[in-house]
Amino acid sequence: MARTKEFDPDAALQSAVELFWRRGYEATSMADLVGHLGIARASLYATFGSKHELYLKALQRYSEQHSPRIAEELSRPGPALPAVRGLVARFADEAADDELRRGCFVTNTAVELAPHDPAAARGVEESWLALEAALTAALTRAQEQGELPAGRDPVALARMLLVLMQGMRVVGKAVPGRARLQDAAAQALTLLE
Amino acid sequence: MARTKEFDPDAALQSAVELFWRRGYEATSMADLVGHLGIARASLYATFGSKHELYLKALQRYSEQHSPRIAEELSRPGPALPAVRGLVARFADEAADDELRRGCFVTNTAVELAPHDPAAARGVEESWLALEAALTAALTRAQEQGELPAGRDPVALARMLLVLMQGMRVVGKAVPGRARLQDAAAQALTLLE
DNA sequence: TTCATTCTTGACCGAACGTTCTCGAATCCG
DNA sequence: CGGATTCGAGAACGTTCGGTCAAGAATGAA
Repeated sequence: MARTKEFDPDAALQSAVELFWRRGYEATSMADLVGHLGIARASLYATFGSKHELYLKALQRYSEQHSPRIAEELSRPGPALPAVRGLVARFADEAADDELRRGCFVTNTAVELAPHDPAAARGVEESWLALEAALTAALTRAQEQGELPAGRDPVALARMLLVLMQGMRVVGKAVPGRARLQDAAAQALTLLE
Repeated sequence: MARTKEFDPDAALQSAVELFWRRGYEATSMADLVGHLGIARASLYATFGSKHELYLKALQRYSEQHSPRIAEELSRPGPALPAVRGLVARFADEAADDELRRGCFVTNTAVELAPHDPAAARGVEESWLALEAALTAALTRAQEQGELPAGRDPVALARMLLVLMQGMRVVGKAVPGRARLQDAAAQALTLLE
């Protein structure tokens, strides 16, 4: 057999996530990646294929790290509405506190790549479908448990929260300051009363 | 004196808006611009300075074309609430119908350039402040005219609508389909009842 | 120990990048 | 007309881009 890898592909992919997340696709060069990942150029290509493939794998990794956490948070037994409110509030906080100005990797991909990159668009839609489904399920459960009035539409509410959360990431990335995002979150959450 | 310009700088800038709007900053090359604007490379530099300056001028031009229209729509005499509702509904429609997948030039700039480009960030914040102010004024007027209950907070509602509108542009750009955006807009608008 | 295999390293590739320059032709003012 | 100026077209600038290749070091199976 042959020689074993000296670097950890998982750790390298994680570094790629951080770089692409912070700078986006076009503005990140392979030279940047080689420097930041600490592995040789050829090893990078041998392990991940191309810049585009590496980006898609980084996006997938990001989703795998964040989506389950959100789904778990929203499906925990007990009252469902506080979980939804907490999630939205946390999004507003994270978006406002975003010192590295990274925003959300998925949102960034939606703006920069999705319109002309079918594979990237698929990754974005997957993330959004998962988030929408988790929110819908939680809101439906809240309704069944009497936390949310019967007249409300869980699907429509989930969609409105999904769209709002994308906006929060965009606004927080471009302009510092928490007042705007906290007002926005607070107003949206009055729809859940 | 010298020879007069043979091309129309205004029309050239408009072409630059369309190209940058559709493809973003990094993904648009000077060669693309030269081809699309129909003017010589040297003339482009003589007239607009650099790629970065051209982008900033294109962003400014975009804002000058869109902001006044929105402000006018929201400040028209008569009932104020229908104007707000109409604006949000129009945003949802435009975002969902975005066949060129351009999104909003300001939103795109917020994601791609604002985090590391102070001049671009200033342009984004200007647009958002103008939109937020116009929405706040309209909602305040609606309250004075008895269209909106007295307890509501016009500033917070305006911020929530601003953030939601950014999200709509992002979602519409990445994923076709109107159901999600129309649900989102409809839910948000119930806050204005 | 030998040998096939796969790793790392770093030089290297052609193409594309943003920008500047040269050029002759065209235009205006005096 | 003459001299100044700007035009279009394109060559050329040095740099950086994404991607490849050749050579040697390191490894595990026999």
